Amino acid sequence: MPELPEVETIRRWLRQGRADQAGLLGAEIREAEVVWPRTLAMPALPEFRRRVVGQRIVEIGRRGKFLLLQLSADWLIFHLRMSGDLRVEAQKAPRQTHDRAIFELADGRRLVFNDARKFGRLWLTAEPKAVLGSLGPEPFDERFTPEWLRDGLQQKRRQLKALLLDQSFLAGLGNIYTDEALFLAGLHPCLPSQQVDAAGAMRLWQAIRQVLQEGIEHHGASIDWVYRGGDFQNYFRVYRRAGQPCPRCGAPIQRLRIGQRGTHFCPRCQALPERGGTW
DNA sequence: ACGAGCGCCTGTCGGC
DNA sequence: TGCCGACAGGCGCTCG
Repeated sequence: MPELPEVETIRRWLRQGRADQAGLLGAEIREAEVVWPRTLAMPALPEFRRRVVGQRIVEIGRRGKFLLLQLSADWLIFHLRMSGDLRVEAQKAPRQTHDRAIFELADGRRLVFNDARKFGRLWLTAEPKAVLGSLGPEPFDERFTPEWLRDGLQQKRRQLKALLLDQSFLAGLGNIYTDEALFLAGLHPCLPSQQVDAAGAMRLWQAIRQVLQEGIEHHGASIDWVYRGGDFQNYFRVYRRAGQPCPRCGAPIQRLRIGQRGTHFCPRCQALPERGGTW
C-alpha cells in the first residue's frame, strides 16, 4: 500500500511525534513480540529478541519504501508492502486485529506494526546494505538528475510503467504515483523507455518529483479501509478515475492492465507516438 | 533482458 | 441476504 510519500509521512510522525504523541528518538526497547512469525525476515526470533531488547532508537530514516530505525547497535527495518502500518500507543491500549509485531518501550509506550494482509516484513541487521543494496536512487537525491533518467531510459527496453515500478531502477514509486507522474509528463505507460527523448525525460523527471512532493504535502493518500490520515486521494488526476474526464482535456480516462497492475491514463494527453509513415 | 504468471494474505465491493 | 469473483498502494520467484 504505502509508497514513498506514505512511508515518509509515517517516518516524520514517528520521529517528530504528532499532536499529543511525542516522537520516538531516544526511546529504549524493553520487550519485543512477534505475533505473526513470517513478519520477521531476519534473524530468527530468539536472536531477534535477544538483540533488539535494550537498544535505543537513535534516528528514524527512510530509503525508498523502507522505513529505517537506527538503533544503538543495529538497524530495525520495516517494509509495509500493501497494508502495513505503524502506530505508537500507550501500553494499556488493547491489542488490535492484525497487530503483527509489538515493541514495548521503557517509557511505557508501545510501537506496533499492524498489517492486515501479512505481506509486510521487518529485519534486524547491523548491515542495512544487505536489505537495501539493490535499490535505485532516491527521487530527491542529487544522483537523480534529468540526465541520469534520460540515460537510464535509453539503456533499458521496457514499458515505462513497468520500469518505474522497478525499485532497482528508481526507489519509491508505486502504482499510484507512477500513473500520476506519467500523466503529468504526457507519456503513455506502454511506451518503450528507449523511445523517450530528452524533452520527455525532462518532463518525466519533473513530474516524478512533483507528484511525490504533492503526496508528501498531503500526508500521502488514504484509500479503501486502510486509512492513515492523508488526503492526496482527493487530488488524483488519473489513478482509479477510469471513465471520468481527464482534468486537462476532458477525454475519458482509460484503464489497462500492465504487469498485473491496474494502470490509468488519458488516451489523448498520453498518446503513443505515430509509428511514422513507413508506407 | 524482459514479460507473464503465480504465490503470499485479508478485506471490500459489485453483480447476480 | 448470501455467494462469488474481481480487485487492492508490493515484491520475490519461476519459466519461457
